[in-house]
Amino acid sequence: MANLKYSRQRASIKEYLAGTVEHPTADTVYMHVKEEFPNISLGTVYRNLNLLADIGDAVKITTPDGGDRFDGRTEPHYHVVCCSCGKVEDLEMSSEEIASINNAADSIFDGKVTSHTTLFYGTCKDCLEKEK
Amino acid sequence: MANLKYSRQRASIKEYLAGTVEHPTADTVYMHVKEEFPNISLGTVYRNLNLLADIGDAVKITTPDGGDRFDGRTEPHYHVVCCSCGKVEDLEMSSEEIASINNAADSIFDGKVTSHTTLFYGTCKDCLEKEK
DNA sequence: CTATGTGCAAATCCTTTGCATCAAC
DNA sequence: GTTGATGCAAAGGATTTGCACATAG
Repeated sequence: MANLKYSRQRASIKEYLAGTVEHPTADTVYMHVKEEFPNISLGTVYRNLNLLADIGDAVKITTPDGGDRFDGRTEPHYHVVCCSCGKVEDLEMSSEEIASINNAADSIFDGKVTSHTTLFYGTCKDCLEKEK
Repeated sequence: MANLKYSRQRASIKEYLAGTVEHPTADTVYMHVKEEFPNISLGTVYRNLNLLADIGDAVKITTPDGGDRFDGRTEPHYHVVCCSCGKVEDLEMSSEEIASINNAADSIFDGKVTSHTTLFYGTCKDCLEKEK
């Protein structure tokens, strides 16, 4: 288990994640944090995003297309990817419901199920309106 | 919409997918199909796997680590990734239950939800026994 | 004959890593 | 002063793509 040492860069990344409802890619995080730390490198952003995800201060969302996305909200929750614009939004499903899906899976599976990730696909409100 | 033309290579890929319960990576598919077509290229395997996924004759399983995996079973179903050995197994959850999760999400989301993918994490039977 | 598929290799995208230097403790 | 963090650039792995040739229809 590694000993953590404070770093301004990591603090800034964490703060940015906490203050956005977007679900930015590593590159997007990089561009934003760069405003405060012009010399920060993409490698540092990746290292910190992975570190934050490892210690539970962020969530990595694996998506089929393009790069992974990161989320500062750490309680279990779901996401919807808009198939038209690619935006990722939170889906407010109750934690009870999420837990019950885990339990259902565990009771069916011949082994142990401890967690799951779900990614919904659809169309966001904005894109639905544009289609009209 | 492109016109499909028969190809022995594609048929072989499809046949291999249909006959295995593994959830092979593109590379694994490549190595197997290579036994029948020693000159087949990885590019062709990728092109066909994506094509099969597009027309609904295969499913691409996006995983957080390593490459994506492919599945010849096309009815909606879930998967469990073993955190110890990395194996991917089917989870026999009923299609009603899967559909109800979709509906639940659609009723909550401010937009339209049409489908979802879920990946469960846990430990498979074999690895559970080894731990003892 | 024409359109699609193939094999090959190069290119691309995203992410990780090695290393010298810098900052935290 | 020791250890972890950074910046840079190079390496890495998975996947896609451009192109000339082969093959299905």
